[in-house]
Amino acid sequence: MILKSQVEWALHCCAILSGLPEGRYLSTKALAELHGLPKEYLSKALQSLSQAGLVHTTLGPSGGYRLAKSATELTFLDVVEAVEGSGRTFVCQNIRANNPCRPKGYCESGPCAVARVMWEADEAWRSALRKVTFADLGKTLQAEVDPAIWSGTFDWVLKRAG
Amino acid sequence: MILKSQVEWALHCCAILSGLPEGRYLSTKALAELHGLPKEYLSKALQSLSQAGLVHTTLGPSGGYRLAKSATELTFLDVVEAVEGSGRTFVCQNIRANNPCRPKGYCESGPCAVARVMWEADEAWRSALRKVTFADLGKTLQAEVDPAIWSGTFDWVLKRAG
DNA sequence: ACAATAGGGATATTCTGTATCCGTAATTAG
DNA sequence: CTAATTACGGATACAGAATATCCCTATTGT
Repeated sequence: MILKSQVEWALHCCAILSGLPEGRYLSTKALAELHGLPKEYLSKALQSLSQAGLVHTTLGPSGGYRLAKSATELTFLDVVEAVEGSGRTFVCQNIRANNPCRPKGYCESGPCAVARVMWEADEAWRSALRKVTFADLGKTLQAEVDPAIWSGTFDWVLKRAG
Repeated sequence: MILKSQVEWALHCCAILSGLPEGRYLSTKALAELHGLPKEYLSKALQSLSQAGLVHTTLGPSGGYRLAKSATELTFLDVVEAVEGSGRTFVCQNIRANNPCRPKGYCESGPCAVARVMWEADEAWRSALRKVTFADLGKTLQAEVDPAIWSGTFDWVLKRAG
């Protein structure tokens, strides 16, 4: 069970977008170059963000993406679920119903106890992702990324942002 | 990102094995019939448990599986990791290193901040699974499963346990 | 008018999960 | 001793998902 690489891409892209000045947009092309990713395929990940309403887009030259809400409101969970889907990682096939000792047509009272444990763990995972915003990430990055690279990247991005 | 169905199978099988009297073994065939699963493929999941040292096996007629340790010591995480692997669900491709603004051969100080957040969530998931043992599950099941089915299943299993 | 953009559809490729089959070694029941 | 039963591992086949590319369309800024 491994998350798609698109999740990583989308997270890094949102990290960049969260640093954009108000009202500016950054294109797929720029984001792909900055991260060394295949432009066409990265585009699919960004479209997922768009469909989830996490980013706003404009067409034409100088078009691209910006965050649809403040970085303080955008969480890791938002992005992960936009790309990976919001379904549970554990799917209960209800195999207890195959027990030959059960009367036919017997109706289960509630969800399987095994599934409930797995779903609680799932919720713990989601809860951890929900606690971290891109404002938090921005602070962390600013504190630990080499200042020369940080400002160099910022300039690079601004030069390409419409 | 969905867990293999083998995880569900292995969990249910361990639930049954945890109810076996000391020293008795239950075969793949019995476990497959009880859960309505393909015997040959379920066998692969059980082999994973065996390789991880979670269960003990014997060959020959009346052979099969039993837990290698007490149900109070066997956790959900043990079983999930035995089947699914113990690797992280988020793999960091370190795409920050592709940043064209970085000097060539620049060496990163530590793990990527994005990855760290994802790994913390991963650990929250594992931590939740580590907290639940098969003794816990047994209590829950005994409390909520229809008593007639419960004892019927117990008899069914004992009749086939070597 | 032209160029650049997001978006979506179609397609190909690779990898993983699912499933089955068979051979081997070990062990027990008769 | 013989035959049946078991775990185990390897080989293979199949389906679906992830990865990746290509092309067409509509929109928008210069």
